[in-house]
Amino acid sequence: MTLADVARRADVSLATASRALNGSARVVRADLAERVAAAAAELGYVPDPVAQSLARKSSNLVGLVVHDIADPFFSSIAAGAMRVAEEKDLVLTLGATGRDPDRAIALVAAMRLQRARALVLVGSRLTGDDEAEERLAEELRRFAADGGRVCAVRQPGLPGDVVQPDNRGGARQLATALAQLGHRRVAVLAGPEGVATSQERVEGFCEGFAAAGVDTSGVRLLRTAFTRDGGYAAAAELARDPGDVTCVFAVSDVMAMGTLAALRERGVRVPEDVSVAGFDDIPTLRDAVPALSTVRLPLEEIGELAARMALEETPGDERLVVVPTEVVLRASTAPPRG
Amino acid sequence: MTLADVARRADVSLATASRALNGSARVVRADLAERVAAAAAELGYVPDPVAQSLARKSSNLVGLVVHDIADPFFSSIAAGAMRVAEEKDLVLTLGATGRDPDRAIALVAAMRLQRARALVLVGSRLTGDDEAEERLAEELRRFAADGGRVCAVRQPGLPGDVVQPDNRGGARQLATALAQLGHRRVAVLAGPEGVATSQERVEGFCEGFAAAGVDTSGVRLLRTAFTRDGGYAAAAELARDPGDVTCVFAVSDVMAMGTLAALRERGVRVPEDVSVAGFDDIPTLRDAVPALSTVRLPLEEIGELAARMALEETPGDERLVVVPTEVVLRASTAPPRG
DNA sequence: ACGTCGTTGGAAAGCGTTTGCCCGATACGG
DNA sequence: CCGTATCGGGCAAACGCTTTCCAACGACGT
Repeated sequence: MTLADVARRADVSLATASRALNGSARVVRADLAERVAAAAAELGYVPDPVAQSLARKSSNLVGLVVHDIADPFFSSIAAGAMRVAEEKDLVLTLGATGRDPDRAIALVAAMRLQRARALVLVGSRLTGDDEAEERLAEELRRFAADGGRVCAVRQPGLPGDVVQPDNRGGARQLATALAQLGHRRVAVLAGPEGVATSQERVEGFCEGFAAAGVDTSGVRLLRTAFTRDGGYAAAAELARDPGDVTCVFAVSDVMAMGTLAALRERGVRVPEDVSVAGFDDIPTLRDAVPALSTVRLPLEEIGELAARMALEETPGDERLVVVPTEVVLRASTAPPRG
Repeated sequence: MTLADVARRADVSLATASRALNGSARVVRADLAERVAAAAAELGYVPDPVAQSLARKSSNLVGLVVHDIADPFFSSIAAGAMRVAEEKDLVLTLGATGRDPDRAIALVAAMRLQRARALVLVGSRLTGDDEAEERLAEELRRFAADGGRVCAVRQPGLPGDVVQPDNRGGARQLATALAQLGHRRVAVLAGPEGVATSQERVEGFCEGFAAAGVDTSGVRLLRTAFTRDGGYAAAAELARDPGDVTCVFAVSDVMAMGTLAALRERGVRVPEDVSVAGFDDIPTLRDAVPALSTVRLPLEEIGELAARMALEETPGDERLVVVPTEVVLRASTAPPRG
């Protein structure tokens, strides 16, 4: 079952057997190659990936680093990435950071030691922590120096390719659509200050309002956790003092779910009393009631694209692909009453 | 950065350095051990996991095989498994079968070649395909023969430990609760014939009804795909000819979501016109409207438990842990009307 | 004082590949 | 007909670690 067995059986040297089987630069005479192939087939030879990893300096692993795999946002992306890994006969390794930059760095380091061939890094950067960001960049450079390729699904700024969901643009379009419906005073439920994705969506939203000629003093910003419970809490607080808000924009679908729950519990009707919109268009949440207006992000495709970019033998420099978004208005939004 | 550097610096042999650093059976004199530790620290030495894998015949990888990582059922379990992998400084590799037994076999084989230390296999078996099941068992035996440990989250019958959600018991309890509410005629939306998990839940449900003294001829079985769309389609069909059904039991939460959607579109009110119950208690779906009555499965804990069992140095034979379930009645169920 | 045994360091043989290098053979130009 | 490329096979040296085996040494019993 080792290459030596195959070589012996085909009556060639180890070197020839190796070259015949993995088609190196060196050409092997046809008859020998055939003998080797036959021997390998008869013996049911399968190369040992660990030994190969050691000898070449690269493995058949591709790393995927996410914040939280139980979050449908990340698991959808993971599903896309996994498809291409399997298609290319690579093994996907998964790491979860729990939004801790240090964990991310440790995971990248681990992947480098495993000689992973490529790395897909998913998840918003924390803008506050420039020092950690620099350490992460440093670790990624090390990874790249060892021959690994990197693609991040997040904001640009790190070494490697980037797939960037058009958070800003999507939020801008959403704001436009909402303004068109007649909304002027909206509460934006954002994540914590440092979460770049949240920040972009907030800014895009304001831009969209401004572009639509709406006074952005009408947007009321509430910061909370970037989770379902965060959305719930913020909405609960908002309900206590709603002011003249006619619409709530939660910067992610999971937050929007919390928002809907909180409003429902308090007897606030959506969309009659207030409209609600989210962001991401998580597939699992498509059956929410009322159906959530949101900005669609093709998550699986994003994962697929990122994996492909990370695995592509790139000739030149770092690429940036902005993934377009699409606003989908469903039942959770309506013109403000009155 | 190699062990040789450390050995040289500590002025000991390679063997001693290795023994000092990973505490083998052989004892290293204290002063030497200290010198090695110091040298390693000064040099920032980190062992090469690939070389270690080759030399020992076991790696720091632990494999996780699921049907579909985008499905919250599996991603929740994955999250639990990942926690313990990280806790033990192991790298988790992820594979998706897409419910194809051959893919599962191929993934196990791949994990064996990677010398994965343990394997967690999640997902219902296909009862129809005994031949594929036997091939999978064979592959698992090979895996175990190479020193890998296996824990399956599924029906018993495969080599290795088993964590088995109490599908039958949970469904039985659910049936009891539903019967107590007054339901006598219920439609059970099941997965395809061969899916064991679905089958168990169906059978448990019938048992529960019988135990409650309800005539099980009152349960109407509809087979469909084990997905959200399957639940939707089956519910649509049911709505066309509802008979005197007062309650629908969809054998999984995602199917129940499809069911709710189909009923809603047709103006059937839940729970006023008909009650709906699911199974799993997927966290992401907790905000469904109406809140779904279901059978709670502690998914993350299951993943954690399975990973722990797979990683434990087991003294004896194969263990079977049945994970208890708990029925939670929420807003989607009510007594049948009049 | 001598044999025996337990302890511990070190040399070296793996683990299963890939690949640099040498060398013979064949082809080709002069 | 000889010299020089060119092609392609094989030997052996990596890759970075673990572990077996041997030898040295001190302790201990008699």
